[in-house]
Amino acid sequence: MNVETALQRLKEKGYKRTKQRERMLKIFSGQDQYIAAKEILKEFQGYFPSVSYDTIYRNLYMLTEVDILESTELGGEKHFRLSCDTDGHHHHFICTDCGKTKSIAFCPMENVHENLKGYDIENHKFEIYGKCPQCH
Amino acid sequence: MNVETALQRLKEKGYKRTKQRERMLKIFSGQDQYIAAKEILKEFQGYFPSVSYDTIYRNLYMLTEVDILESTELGGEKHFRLSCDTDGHHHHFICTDCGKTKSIAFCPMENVHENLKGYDIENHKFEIYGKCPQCH
DNA sequence: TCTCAAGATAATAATCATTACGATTTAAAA
DNA sequence: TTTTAAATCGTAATGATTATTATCTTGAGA
Repeated sequence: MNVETALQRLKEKGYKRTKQRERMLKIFSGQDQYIAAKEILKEFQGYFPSVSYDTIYRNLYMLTEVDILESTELGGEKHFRLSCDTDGHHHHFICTDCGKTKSIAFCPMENVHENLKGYDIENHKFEIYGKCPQCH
Repeated sequence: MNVETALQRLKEKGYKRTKQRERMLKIFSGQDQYIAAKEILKEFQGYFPSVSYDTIYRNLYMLTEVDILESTELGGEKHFRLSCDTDGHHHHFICTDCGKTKSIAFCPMENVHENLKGYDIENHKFEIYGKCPQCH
């Protein structure tokens, strides 16, 4: 997803367009990797020296809520990346060195439904961790 | 895995048999669900009122290290359960209500290797979340 | 059985990510 | 421009986890 689309979606949902949100989206754009709240803080230093974590977390969660970002838990920290919802449902290989991701088209859920009759499936997580070719 | 097997493995690895470790294993035994450190603390209150988190975390990690426990991250907290290594490699459905788990024999990794040539795969996570038949 | 050193535990404090909240500022609608 | 709800800032609190150090326990050998 690009910044323009994201800003438009924000407007549709009734959220205000703030410098912080624009900057946050710029940080995410073009990066196919998950980043954590503290990295946003670091990037913000030059622009909003007095930004608070409250602003960062509130916006990260809000942006996730409206499907502009997607999130996962890596090493005990929540990480975020721009949603790649245009590509349809998919999963990621995540490099444990540089954090870059690669899409995996395959979703294992179709293979397990028959084993889970009577279970109410709400969500699932399929992630592969390792070293990407550049870090390997 | 049962308590006896676990205690034997502990001994083989050169770890001492302590009341706390026995109690910890008893807590885990017979429960096919993931539990967090604080729940161990709660269970310990009656036996070791002055137990510290240090003891709990050190042992949880040590027991995981020697493959007596297996761990996962749920909602920002590390959770542990007795290893079911006798059943071979598998994944879990995890009830978001009661925490109980159900084994899923299927592993999606065989389906994705061809898409990850040049990548060094270290690990993977496949978990399904929802409500089990009892909680549904 | 008794001794003792390595290993464990307890008590406490520190760290780190995350969340909360009153005061102040700002975006954008009227 | 004025208004006002929303957003941000500054700061503090919370909760999980890790670190430190002093004290105690286990288990192997005398």
